[in-house]
Amino acid sequence: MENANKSPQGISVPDTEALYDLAELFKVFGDTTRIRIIAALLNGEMAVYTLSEFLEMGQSAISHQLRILRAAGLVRPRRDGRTVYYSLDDEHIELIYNMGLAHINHKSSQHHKEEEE
Amino acid sequence: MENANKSPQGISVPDTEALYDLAELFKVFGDTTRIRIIAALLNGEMAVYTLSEFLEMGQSAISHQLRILRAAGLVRPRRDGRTVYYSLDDEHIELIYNMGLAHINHKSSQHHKEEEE
DNA sequence: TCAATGTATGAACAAGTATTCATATATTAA
DNA sequence: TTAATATATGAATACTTGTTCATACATTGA
Repeated sequence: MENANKSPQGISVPDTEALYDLAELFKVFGDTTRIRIIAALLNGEMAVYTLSEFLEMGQSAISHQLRILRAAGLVRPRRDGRTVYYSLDDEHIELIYNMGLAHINHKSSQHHKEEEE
Repeated sequence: MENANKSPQGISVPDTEALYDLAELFKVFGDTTRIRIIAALLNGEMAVYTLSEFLEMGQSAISHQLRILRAAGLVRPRRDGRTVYYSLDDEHIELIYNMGLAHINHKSSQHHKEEEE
C-alpha cells in the first residue's frame, strides 16, 4: 500500500493525513440531505430549485449543501441562463454509494435472519 | 432497484428511510478516530488498550468510539479474560474503505495534473 | 475477599454543523 | 435601467457530537 506506515507492532495503516482526508470524504456522504442530493443526481443533472422541490426543502438549505458537495469535488455546476444545473463529478461516487447500499441491505437481511432463529 | 420511488418527474431514488440509514452508515466512517480504528483493525483484531496506545488517545475515547462502531455492526468484541479484542465484523467495510481511498488518490492526482497545466 | 487491571459508561463541556432568515449576486426580459 | 427570477451566502440559532473526567463494571490473581 502506498504512503503506509508500519508501527513497531507491525500494524500497517495509511498515514494519518490520508485517513483524515478519508474521514472528510465520508463526512460529506454522512448527511441525509447530501446523500439524497447524490441519489437524485444519479438520475442526471438537476437544477437547484428542482432539487429543493424534489427534496421538499428550502432553496437556501440545498444551496448550502451543494456548496459542501462542490468543495468536496463531488458535484459540478453548469450554468444556463439564470439556472444552475448540478451533476455528479466523479465516477467513484456511484461505487461508494452502491457499496453502502449493499451493506445496508446485507445488514437488514442479516437482521431478519437473526430474528427468525 | 429495490424499494425505489419514482417521482412524477421520473426521478428514481431509494426510499428516504433507506437513504437515512445510508447517511448513518457513512456518518460512522466520517470521523477521524473511527476511520483510524477501522484502518488499524484491517490488520486483524486488537485490544482496546493497544488501540488507544497505537492511536495515542485516551482509553475512554476509544471505548466510546468502539461503542458507536459496535452499534453500527462494523466491529465485534471478543473477550479473553480482562481483555476485549475488537475485529471488523463485515466484509463490506474494507470495500467501502478502499473505494474511499481510491477516490482520495484519484482526486489528489487530478489536482496535481491541474496544477501542472 | 481484596487489590489490581482492562474496559465501559454517564455527565459536562467545547466544538462543529444544518437549517432558516434576510439579503446579495447574477442573469434575463421588458 | 428596472423588475423579475434563480442561486449564493453571511449571521444566528438549535442541535449534534467527540473528548475528558470520574467512576462503575468485569475479570483475574493473591
